[in-house]
Amino acid sequence: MSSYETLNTPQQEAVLHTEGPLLILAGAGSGKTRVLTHRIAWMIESGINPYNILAITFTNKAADEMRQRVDRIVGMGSEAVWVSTFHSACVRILRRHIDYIGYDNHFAIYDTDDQKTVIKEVCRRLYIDTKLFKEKALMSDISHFKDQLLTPDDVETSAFDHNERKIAAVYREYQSQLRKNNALDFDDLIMKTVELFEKHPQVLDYYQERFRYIMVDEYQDTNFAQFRLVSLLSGKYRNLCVVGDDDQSIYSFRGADVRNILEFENVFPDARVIRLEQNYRSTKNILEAANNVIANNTERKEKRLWTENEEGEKIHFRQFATGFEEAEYVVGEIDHLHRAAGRDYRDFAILYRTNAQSRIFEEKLLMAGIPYKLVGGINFYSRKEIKDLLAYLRTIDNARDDVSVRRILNVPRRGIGDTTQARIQEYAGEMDMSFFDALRVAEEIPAVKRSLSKIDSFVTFIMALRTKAEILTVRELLQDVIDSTGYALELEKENTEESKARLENIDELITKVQVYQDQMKEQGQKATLSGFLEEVALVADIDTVDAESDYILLMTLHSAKGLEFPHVFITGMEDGIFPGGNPLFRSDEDNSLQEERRLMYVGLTRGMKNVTLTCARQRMLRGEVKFHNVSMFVREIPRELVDLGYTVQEKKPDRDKLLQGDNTYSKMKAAFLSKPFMQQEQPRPAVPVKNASALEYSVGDTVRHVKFGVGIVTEIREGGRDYEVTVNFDRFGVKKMFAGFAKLKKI
DNA sequence: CGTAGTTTTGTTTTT
DNA sequence: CAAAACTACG
Repeated sequence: MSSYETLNTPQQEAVLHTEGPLLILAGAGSGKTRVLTHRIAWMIESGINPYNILAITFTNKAADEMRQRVDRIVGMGSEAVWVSTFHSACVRILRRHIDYIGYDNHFAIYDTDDQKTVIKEVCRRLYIDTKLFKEKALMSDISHFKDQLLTPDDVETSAFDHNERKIAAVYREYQSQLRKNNALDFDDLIMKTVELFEKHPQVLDYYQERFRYIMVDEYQDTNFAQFRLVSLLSGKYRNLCVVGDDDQSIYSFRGADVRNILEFENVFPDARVIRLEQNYRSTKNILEAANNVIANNTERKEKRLWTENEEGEKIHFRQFATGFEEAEYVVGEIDHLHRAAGRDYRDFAILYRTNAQSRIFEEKLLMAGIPYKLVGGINFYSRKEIKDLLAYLRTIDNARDDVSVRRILNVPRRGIGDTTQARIQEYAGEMDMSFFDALRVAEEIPAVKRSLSKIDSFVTFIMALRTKAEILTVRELLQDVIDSTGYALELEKENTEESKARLENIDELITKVQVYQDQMKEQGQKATLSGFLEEVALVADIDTVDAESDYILLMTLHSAKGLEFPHVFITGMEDGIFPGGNPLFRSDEDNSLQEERRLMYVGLTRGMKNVTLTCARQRMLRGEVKFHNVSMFVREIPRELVDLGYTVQEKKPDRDKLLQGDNTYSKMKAAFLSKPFMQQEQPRPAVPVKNASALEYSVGDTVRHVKFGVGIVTEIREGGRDYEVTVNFDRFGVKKMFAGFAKLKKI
C-alpha cells in the first residue's frame, strides 16, 4: 500500500516490526499516532487476524480516533481490533470473569465521590479521627497501594508504626465494604484483573491467546499494576509494542512510573528500540524553546528533536498587573486573530496548571460572546442531580450498592432522616446484610417503627422500577425515574437560575442515554443498563470534545496531552502556580519539579504555529491577593526565542484605583463585568464595528446567540465604539452585550 | 426530621 | 472566595 511510503524511515521500521518486543521512543509531534494506526493496518494486511490485536490508549477519545483512522487505511476489519483504555479493557474482562475471584459480574464502579462516602463510613466504624487522617489522604494512600498491587495484608505486614497500621486497617475495611457493596473503584479495575490472571492461569491463557499482538500508547504514564498486567498478557507471545516519551511523563501523582519506559530494554533484552525524533507539528522556534526547557531535567533519555518546519514566530511572553488583565488580553487576542486573520475558534487552546484558574477566562469569553468548551473541572457526571438519578439507575442495576441506595433513600424527601438511616445501617451491619435488604425487612427493626410505612413504600417503589427495567429501554427507564420520583417537577417548582441549569443537565443526561442506545444499535450490540453505567463511569471529560464544533478549548496542561493546536496560550506562568507547590521543597534534584517541567514541555509542544505565555503580578487566590514572580520556566527559554512585547501596560486611572488596597474580589469583578471587555492596551487595527443602522436587528426583534439561545432585543444603546444590546433570553434571562462580539442573528 | 445559618477548609494534576 | 461540613433551632 502506497500510504506507507509517506512515513519516514524509522516510522516505517516501527510499522513493519510486528514480532517480538518493541519500544518506540516517540518525541512530541513525531507522528506516533500515525505509526500506531499504520502498524495496525499493516498487521491486518499482512494476514494477522484483527481479532488478535489489542491496542491500549490513554483516553476513549484517542481509542475512537485510532479505530477510525485504521478504518480509513484498511477499510474493513478494524472493528474486531480491541482499542480501548486500560480501564475499559479491564472492565470488559472482569464482566466476563470476575466471578472466578469471588465477585458478582454485575459489580458497580465507584468514582471518587463514592469512594469518599465509603471512606467516611469506614472511619466512623473504626473510630478514626478524620481530623488526623484526612479522607483525601487516605484515599490517595489506598490508591497508591493498589497501583503497587499491595493488598491490605501486604500493607499491614510492612507497617512499622501506629499510623501505618491504622492506615492498613482503613484499607482493609474499605476493601471489605466495597466487596459487600459489590463495587470496584478505578484502581481495583486494574488490580483485580491482575489478580484474576495470577490466580487463574487458564483465564490468563485464554487472553494470551486472544491478544497475541499488544500495543500500549503513552507508556510513560503506566503504573506498576498496569506494567504487570501488560507483562502477563504478553507473556506468551511476547509481541508487545510500547510507545511513549519519558519527557512527557506527567502522571506520577497517580502512580505512573517512568521506569516502566526507561527500563523496558532491561526487562526485554531482545527489544528493538526505535526513536522518532523528527517533529512534524511545531515551528523551529517552539521546538527549540521546548528542547531548552526540558534540557534542565536530569533524569531523562537524551534525545534531539528536530523539524523541517519553518522558523515561525517567537514565543510570546506577556506579563500583566492582574489575572483580570491577563484574561482580557488572551481573550482579546483570540478575538483579534479570529476576526483579522480568520482563524477558527477551534484553533485555540487556553491552558493552565489548575482547574480553578479557568473561571476568569470563562467570564471574559462569555462576555465577549466567544464559544468555548471547558474540559475537566467538575465532571458532568458528578453534578448532584446527575448523581442522584444515576444512583437510582445503579440501585436498580445492583441491589448491593449501598452507597447508591443510601443516596436516594431520602431524595426526593420521603421523611426518612439521618437517624432512621443510621439505625438501618446498624442493623444491616449486625445481620451482615445489604442496606437494601435491611430496608426490606424493616419491620424486624424495632427502632424504625415510626418510618416503617415510608420505608415500605420506598422498597415497593424500587422493586417496581426493577421490574420495569426488564422491559423498558434504558432511556425509558430513566424517564420513568424522573417522572415517578417527581425529580424534575420539584426543580420546575423551584424556578431559580440554578434549578433551570439542573433541569438542563437532566435533559442532557437523557440525550446521553439516547446517544448510547443509538451507538450500541449501530454496533449491533445490546444497550443495557450496566453498559450505560459503565460508560458513564469511565468517560473522561476530554472524550466529549469533538473536532467538528468550533469552540475554544479551556483545560489543564494535563488534559492537553496528546492534542495539538495552531495557537496555544499557557497562562498563569507564575512561580507558585506553575511550577506549583511549596517553593521550599523545590530543588532541581526534586522529582516534583522535574515533573512540572515536563508539564511545561507538554504545554509548549502542543503549539503548532505559536505559543503565548502569560502571567500576572498579583492574582486572587483563595480569596486573597497573592503576589508572584515570573515562572522559572519562562527564564529557561533562551532570550532570543522570546518576544517580550511590552510588560505591564499603562493603566487607566480608574482601573488603578480599582487595583488598590481594600478592593474586594467582588468589587473588582463587578467593575470589570460592567465594563466593555475590550479596552485594549495594545494598539491594534481598529475592529470594524457595525453601527446601529447596520445592525440587522432592532428593538423588538427576536435574535439568536451562540451561547444563550433565542431572545428578544429590548434595548440598543450607543456605548463607545460599539453598541450595547440588551436581550431578554428565553432560557438565560436579560443579558447585556456588545453588538460587535455577540454575533446576534435575527430570526 | 428538616432547614437555615455558621464555621472550616482547601489547590495540583485524572482514569 | 467558595463549597462542604457542622450546629442549632423550630
